[in-house]
Amino acid sequence: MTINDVARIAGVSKSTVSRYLNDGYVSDENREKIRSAIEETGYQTNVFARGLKTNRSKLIAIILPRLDSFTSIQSLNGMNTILSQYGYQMVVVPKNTIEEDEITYLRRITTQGIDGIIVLAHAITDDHVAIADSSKIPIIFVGQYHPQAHTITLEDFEVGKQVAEYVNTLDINHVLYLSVSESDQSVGVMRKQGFLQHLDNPVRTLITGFQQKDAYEIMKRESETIKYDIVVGATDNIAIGALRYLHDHGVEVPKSVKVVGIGNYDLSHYMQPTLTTLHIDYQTLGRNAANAMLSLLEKDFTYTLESVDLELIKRDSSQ
Amino acid sequence: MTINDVARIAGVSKSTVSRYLNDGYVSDENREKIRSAIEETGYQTNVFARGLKTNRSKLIAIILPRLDSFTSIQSLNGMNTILSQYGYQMVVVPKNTIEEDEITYLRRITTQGIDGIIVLAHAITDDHVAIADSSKIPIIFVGQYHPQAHTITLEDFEVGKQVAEYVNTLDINHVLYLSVSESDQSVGVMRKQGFLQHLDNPVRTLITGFQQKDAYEIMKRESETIKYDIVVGATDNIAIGALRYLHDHGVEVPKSVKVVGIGNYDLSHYMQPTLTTLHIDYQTLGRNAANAMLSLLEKDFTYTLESVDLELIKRDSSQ
DNA sequence: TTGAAAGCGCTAACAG
DNA sequence: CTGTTAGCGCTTTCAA
Repeated sequence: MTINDVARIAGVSKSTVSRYLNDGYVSDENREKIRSAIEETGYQTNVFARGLKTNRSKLIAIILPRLDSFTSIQSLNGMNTILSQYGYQMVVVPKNTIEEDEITYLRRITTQGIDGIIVLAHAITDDHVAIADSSKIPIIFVGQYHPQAHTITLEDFEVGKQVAEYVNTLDINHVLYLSVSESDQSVGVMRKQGFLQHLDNPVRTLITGFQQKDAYEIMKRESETIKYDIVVGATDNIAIGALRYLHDHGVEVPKSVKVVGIGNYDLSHYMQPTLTTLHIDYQTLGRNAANAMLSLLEKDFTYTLESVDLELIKRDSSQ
Repeated sequence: MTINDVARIAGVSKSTVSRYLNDGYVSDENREKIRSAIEETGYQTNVFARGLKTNRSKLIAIILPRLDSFTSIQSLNGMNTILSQYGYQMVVVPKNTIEEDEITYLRRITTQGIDGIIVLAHAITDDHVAIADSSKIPIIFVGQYHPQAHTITLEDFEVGKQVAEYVNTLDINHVLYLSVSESDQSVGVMRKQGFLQHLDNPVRTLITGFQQKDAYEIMKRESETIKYDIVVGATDNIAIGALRYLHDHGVEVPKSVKVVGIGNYDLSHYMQPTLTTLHIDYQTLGRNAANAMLSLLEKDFTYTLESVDLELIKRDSSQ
C-alpha cells in the first residue's frame, strides 16, 4: 500500500494525498475521499521514503550512562511522557554498551536518521560542545550546565543549600560531606558549594564515586581519622554506601551518627534505618529536556521550563 | 556527502561503492580507493535511502509495561548487550505511555521502519498472535509461552519447584502463597503449579497484583482469617508488600512468620529483614530474546538458548 | 568485475 | 485548491 494506491482509490493525485497527510490545503470533498481511501487500505506512510525527503524520523536518541540507574530511568520516564505525545519515540542507548569512544559515537549518530539527541551527562567536554555545534540535529545535555550548549539542569546550588539548611536545624557538631569529582560541575561543584556555603557547622569533604561501593570504600579508608556526627552524601547512593559502612561497623544510626542523602531514590525508604533525603523530581527534569528538544524540532512549539520540585523527606536516619 | 561524492573521489561508479558497502565483489584496487575516499569524506550511508530499498533500519522496538520495573530493565540490559554488538539499537516503548490500544499500536509500528519487535508481556492474546502472524517483521514475546508465537520464557514451573523445595526444608506448617491472576500463564499458572505440586505442607493461595500495594492490600483484607507461618510471594514485589504489612502489624519476621520472594530484585537485600528469594537472571532472559530476534533477522546467525540461572538466596526473612 | 539505469515511496516546487 | 514533475540517496538488476 503506497500513497499511489490511496490516490488512485480516492481519485486524486498523490500530491493531494501527501498534502492531506501534511499541511492541509485540500478541499473538503477530496479530504473525505482520501480519508476513506486511507481507512479502506490501511495505508501507513513509509518512513524511509518520507525521511529521504524530509530527513525526519520522529526518533530521539537518549544517551545515558547505564540502564540500572534510578535517576536516569526517572528522567527517561519524564521525557517519554512528553515525546510520545508528539509522536516521537526514544532510541535508548546505554553508554556502557557502546564500544567506540563516546564522541565518535555521537558524531556518528548525528547522521543516522535521528531527529535529536539527549545526553544524560556527568560532564561536558570541549569535544561534546564541538559536536553539538557542528551537528545538523540538536543535541541537549541534561544534568550539566555549559554556556555554549543546550543544557537542562537542576538547580544544584539550591539543592545543596536546602540540605545545608536542614542540617543546620539538627543537633550535630561535625559534618562529613561525601562529594564527587569536580569534573562533574553540577554535583561535584555547584551542589557542594550550595551546601558548604550555607552550612553553619565545621565540615570535612571527601571525594568519592557515584556507586554505593565507592562511598563504602572511602568511609573504610578515611572515616576513622575524621571526627563527625553526621554524614551527608551528595547523592542517595553515596549516603547509602556510608550507611552500610556504619551499619557494618556497629555505628548506631541515627543515635551516634546521622545520615542524609540527596535525590530520594526508591531504595532510600527501604533502608534500615530509612534514609532522610532531599527529594528531587527527576521526571520533571526529563520533561524539561523533552520540551526543550521539541521546541527545537517543532515550529510554534512553546513551553515553559517547569521548576523541579525539591522537598526534604525526613526519615529515621537523621532523627 | 553522498555515495556519489565517494564514487567521484574514488573514480568509480556509485554501484561499485554500494557493492563495497554491502556484499563485496570489488577489485582490491578499487576497494582501497573507495576505502580511502570514505575515510577522507567521512561518508556515512543515509539510512533513509538505504531503507527505502532494503526496508531495514537496524532498529528493534522493545515494548515493556513500565520503565520503573526491575525485571524489565534487567531484561532490557541483557538485550542491549547482544543487539548493540550487531549494530542494532533499541526503540524503547513503555506501554503506560501508549495512548492507543496495544494491539492497534503493535499493528501500526509493524510498518514503521522497524526491523523487529520484542514484547515483554504478561499475557498473549489471540489478537497478539494474529498480529505476529500477519506482520512482515518478526515479533517475539518474552515471559509468556504460546505455541503459535515466537516466545522466550523462563522455566516457571522449575522456578516454583525450587522455591517449594526450599520451603520444604524449613520448620513451618502452614504456607500462604500469594500468586497473580491466571491470565498470566507463566507466573499465574506455571510458577504456581511448580510450587504447589512440590510443596509438602498445606497451603492457601491468594491472588493479587504485581505491585507491592496490591499484596499489602490482600494481606490486610484476607490474612487475618488464615493460618500461616510463612508467606511466599510469586515475585519479590509481592513478598515485599507482605513483609511491609507484617511489619506494620507488629508481626515478627522471621520469628513468627517467614517470608520468601521470587526474583531477587535489587530492593530485596535492602529490606529489613533482608528478603530470602530465588535469584532469576533476567539479563539472560533478555539476551535470549535478543539472540532469537537476531536469528530471525540475520542470515547465518546461530545461537544456543542460554539457560537462565536460578539460585536460592537465603537471607534473614526466612532464618 | 564494473557501470548505466531503473526505481524504492515520498515531498515540494511549480504551473495551472 | 490540484496535478505534474523532479528529485531525495541508495540498491539492484542487467549488459558489458
